Amino acid sequence: MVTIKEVADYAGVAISTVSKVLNNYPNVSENTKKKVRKAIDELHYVPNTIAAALSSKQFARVALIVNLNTQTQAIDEITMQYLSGAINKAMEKSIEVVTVFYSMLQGMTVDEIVRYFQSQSIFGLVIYGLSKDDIVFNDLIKKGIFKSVVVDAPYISENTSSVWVDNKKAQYDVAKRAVLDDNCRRILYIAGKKNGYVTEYRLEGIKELAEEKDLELKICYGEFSELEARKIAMKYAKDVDLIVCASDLMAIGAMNACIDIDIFRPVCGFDGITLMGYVGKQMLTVRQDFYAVSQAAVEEVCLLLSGENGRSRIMEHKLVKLYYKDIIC
Amino acid sequence: MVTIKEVADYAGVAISTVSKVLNNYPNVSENTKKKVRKAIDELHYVPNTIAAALSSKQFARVALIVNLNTQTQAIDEITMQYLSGAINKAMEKSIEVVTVFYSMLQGMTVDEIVRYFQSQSIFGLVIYGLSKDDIVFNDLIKKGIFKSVVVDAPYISENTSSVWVDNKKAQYDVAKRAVLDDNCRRILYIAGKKNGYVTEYRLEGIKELAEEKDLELKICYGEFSELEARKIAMKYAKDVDLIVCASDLMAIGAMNACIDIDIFRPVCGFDGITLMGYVGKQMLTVRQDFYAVSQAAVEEVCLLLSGENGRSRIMEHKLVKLYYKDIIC
DNA sequence: CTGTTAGCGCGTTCAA
DNA sequence: TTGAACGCGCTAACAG
Repeated sequence: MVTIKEVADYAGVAISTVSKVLNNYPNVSENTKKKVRKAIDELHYVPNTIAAALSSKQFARVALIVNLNTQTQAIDEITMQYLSGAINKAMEKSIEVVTVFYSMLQGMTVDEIVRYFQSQSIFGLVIYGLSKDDIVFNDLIKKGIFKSVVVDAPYISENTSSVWVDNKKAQYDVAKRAVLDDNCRRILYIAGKKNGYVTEYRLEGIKELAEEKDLELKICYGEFSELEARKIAMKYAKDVDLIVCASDLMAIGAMNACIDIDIFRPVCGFDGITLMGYVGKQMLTVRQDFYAVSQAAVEEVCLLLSGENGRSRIMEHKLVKLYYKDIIC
Repeated sequence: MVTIKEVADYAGVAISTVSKVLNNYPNVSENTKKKVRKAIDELHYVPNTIAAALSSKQFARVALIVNLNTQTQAIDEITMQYLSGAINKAMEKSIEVVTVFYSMLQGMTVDEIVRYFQSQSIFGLVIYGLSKDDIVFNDLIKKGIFKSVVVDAPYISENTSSVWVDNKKAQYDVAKRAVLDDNCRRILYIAGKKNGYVTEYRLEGIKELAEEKDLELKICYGEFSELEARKIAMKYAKDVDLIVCASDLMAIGAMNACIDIDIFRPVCGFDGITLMGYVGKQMLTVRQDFYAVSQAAVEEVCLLLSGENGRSRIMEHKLVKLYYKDIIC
């Protein structure tokens, strides 16, 4: 690996001069700039990220904290979209990201996590799929040691930003569409995890619709589990005209339950995962753009890290607009 | 962030002494060890990876090079399994991995890729889903600049190792089972990508079976595409007793084709992805353990990097044994 | 067994 | 406008 020193020697200048043209400092004559660039080019010089990091304390990496859903691997698609959005954006911004699974951090205290991250020069966090129950992580975020961006959860402060789709509106819209399509009146709503953030917003959406249209609303918590949703549907499907679920997977479970007990009820999902295309049933769903959300999150964390989040940005939710299409499977 | 110097001062020893106990060097008295550990503990000291890396040129990161299959997101599951296996193993071995998508490297020359990796202190590669067509990467591996481990492709040299499941045997076994189950004689085999490595091995497996049982074998290349497999099945399904596919996705395509043209043929897949559980059809398939394979791959790359691959290891394929179960969906 | 010293590759003053 | 010199936090000889 060719070092900055070799470049300097080759170009006949000092190391610091090379460094300056590398980092676009002012006060370098065009002439020497040219010389240095030529040397860099001919020597195929590539600056050593590690060394640069050590020297200028500017360096910061961000951890992408995701869930590895071992039970319901259908969710892999979402995580994968998140990861690829983030990683690609990171490359574009030339910052470093490391992906971390919640499971890797399980059992650690907040302090231990802090130290673990710091030792890795991780100063920024993008947190996906956080739930209210996750005390350690909620503490971690609140501590403000790291610049964190939380996806789909409401955290805003000097060190924290939040990127989300408008879950309430999305749930409202898709359910409304379903209600109108079939002229339904009694709805079974299978919500997500009891203490999830998105769960709450989506719930608000369906409630608003119910109120507005004067619908009868039965609410159950399906914990985002296909099986749970199935059980719930088994029990209540016959008493309603429409089943609205807070996730596609639950929608599939509910739909299968209906088939089993041999009744037909329109079912409506949420997320728009590819799996929906394979179950051979017609279902309305909200297609989310996880990739774009994740890109926005990384963009946010960059902002936070660069310290450009002056007072002006505080309390200003970063709202990524919802991208969705109705899809019919 | 507390530094090694502070620890040294606090413990009343020299910096190098702290470093020694940190890295488990011999020749440090139990007494001073204790003092140092105490200091480390009380100061919450965490060594700075970056600095350690720069200093000891020992440091090496490994890139996990994966495919982001934008068309067939069902494949995300496989990639995700690969990633999680690798990342978890990496944590266990406390080495650093960075995930890289092929798409990020597209259009780069071998040289550019080399420099890109080197600038990031990446000296090890784990390459997933490589195909023969991928000239740049095949060149990259052959150059031997990086220690690489290739999953499911035959590369063995001083700097390269390969981790794979026995695709031939797996294909043979599952097809044999299918043949016996229904007493079939004429087989349509829908193979994978024409220049894929696994494609070839699986093909060998089915050919061996055909020869052994004196079966009639029609071979087509489905390019691992559901649609392609569907087309092929449309055309040839009626002339055979059994359809064997080199991937689950293709099996689903083939199965759907049969349904469309209203004939029944047993279909047999490969991979054992979760999606198979959602299509509501009975299918035999080989369940692979991508997680374990990936763990083994990282283990291998560690070996290569640590230079313990003396001559003795050359030409010794690392064969991860096949884990599979017949699953009926 | 312990401490001193010299780098690792680079960013960044501060003189010149 | 340039370059010498110092330091980032740590490892690795080498002396003592």
